[in-house]
This record gives sequence, structure tokens and C-alpha cells, in this order.
Amino acid sequence: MTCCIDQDSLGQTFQDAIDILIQQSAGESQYSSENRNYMAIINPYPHVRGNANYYGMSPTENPLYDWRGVTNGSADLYLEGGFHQSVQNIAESQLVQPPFFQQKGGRGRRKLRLFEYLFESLCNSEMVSCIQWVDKARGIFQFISKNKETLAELWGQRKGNRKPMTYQKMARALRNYARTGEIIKIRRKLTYQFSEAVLQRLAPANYLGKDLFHPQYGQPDQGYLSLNHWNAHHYAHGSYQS
DNA sequence: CCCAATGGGAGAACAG
DNA sequence: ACTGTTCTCCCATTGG
Repeated sequence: MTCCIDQDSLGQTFQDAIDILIQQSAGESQYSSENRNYMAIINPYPHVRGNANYYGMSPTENPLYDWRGVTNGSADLYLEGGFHQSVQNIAESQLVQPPFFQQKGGRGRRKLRLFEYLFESLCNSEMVSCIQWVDKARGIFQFISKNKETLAELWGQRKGNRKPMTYQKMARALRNYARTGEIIKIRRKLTYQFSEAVLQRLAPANYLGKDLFHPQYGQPDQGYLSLNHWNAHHYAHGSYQS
């Protein structure tokens, strides 16, 4: 893992840096390939291990913290100038922006993934009317029926799709995540769950007892799979639906 | 009927 | 030019 953080941020706490890093990893709108001025941080949490088991890695080749394993080798995160942007301003970047992945000449620019966009939305208080945490510790979230189409449309606009994105099509993409294990469907209306590996990548601070999220969205719900056991459950039973 | 869920399958867009 | 990935789009069907 290589996280590159603007030296301007050195005056801030590391936690602040991580918080913004997570926001940026979803938005990635502030990136430019020139004029980098980074401080590299190499795995600040060596005791935190990514679970890459369901990405075809054997235990022996499992790195200490395999961020790449979560996104098929595309998880290097860069921050630049992003620390001038307050967390409060993330809401603006959440709304329609020029899709960075449409830059034809943009070298090495990774496409924003749907689950990253969803996580970003979950961290954005302005999106509460569209998507909310049900059990943030377990990565369980829920779309709001009334506004789920709005969220889908914003996703489609963010991607620069020609046709408007709909919840139905977005949900189809979500169902495809069941194959890779990045997101699974919870047997509850409009409810899904990030896998542990995805959560560790998107919210590493959450695994350090630091709460990145707003705690007001719902209470832990029994009956959901523990993320610690999801993988074993999934593969032992050949299905995530018990 | 409405709404949500499921999954097949073709194909687009892009990266390597 | 080709291949793999990640959706996107459309559709039929099922279930509450």
C-alpha cells in the first residue's frame, strides 16, 4: 500500500489525514499527475491485515495489509491539495463533477468503483435521504426507497453514462458484487453489506476503534452476518443466504 | 397491481 | 489487436 499525502497536511493529525484520504479515495477529484508533493506513508497499521482469501491468494502470499487485494490491484491512493478541502466540502464533490475517468489522456487514473461511490455517499450527510448505514460497524447499509433513484442517477452522472442510471441497473451491478464478495445482499429490503475486506480498505480507522461515521443511523441488528465470519460462511455454504 | 429481488446474457468502455 | 475487468443495459421471472 502506498498512500501519498500532501506535506501541507503535516500539521494535522494522522487521523485527520486518513479521514480525508478515505473521502478522497472515493471521490478522487483532486488528483493531478503533475506537481506532486507527497509524503509517503507505508502501512501505518501493520497489525491490521486485509482478508484477501477470496481473491485467490494463498495465506503465504497474503501481504501484511493488502489494500490491492480488495480492488484487483488498483488501490493506490493519492492525495494532493486535498487537505485544503475540509470534510464539510465533501458534499460538494459528492454532487456531479467531471468524471476523472473520462480523461482520455489521464495516465493511470483508476475508475471509480460503485462500492466506493456508495461508501462515499454513506459518509456524506447530504446523502442521508438516499442511503444510510444500518449497522456501520458491519458495513450494512440501506437505500432509501423514496430517493434510491436519485442516488442511482447521481452515480450514472458521476460515471458519465449516456443513459440515466436507475436503481434497477445499479442493483444489477450490486448483485454482481456477490460473485467477488465485495458486497453481499442482506435479506432485507434495499439492504446490502460491504465485505470485511472492502470495509478495511475503505474505512481502516474503523478497525482501530475510531469512528468515521455518524452514529445516528440505526442500531446494530442481530441476524446479520458477522463480517469476521462472512467469508467462511459464504464459502462453506455456497451462498450468503442462510 | 406495485415494488423489490434475482439472474441470464449481450455488449460498452476502459486498462493493460 | 487482443484480453480481462467492471460495469451497463435489457429482459423475464419470482415473491411479498
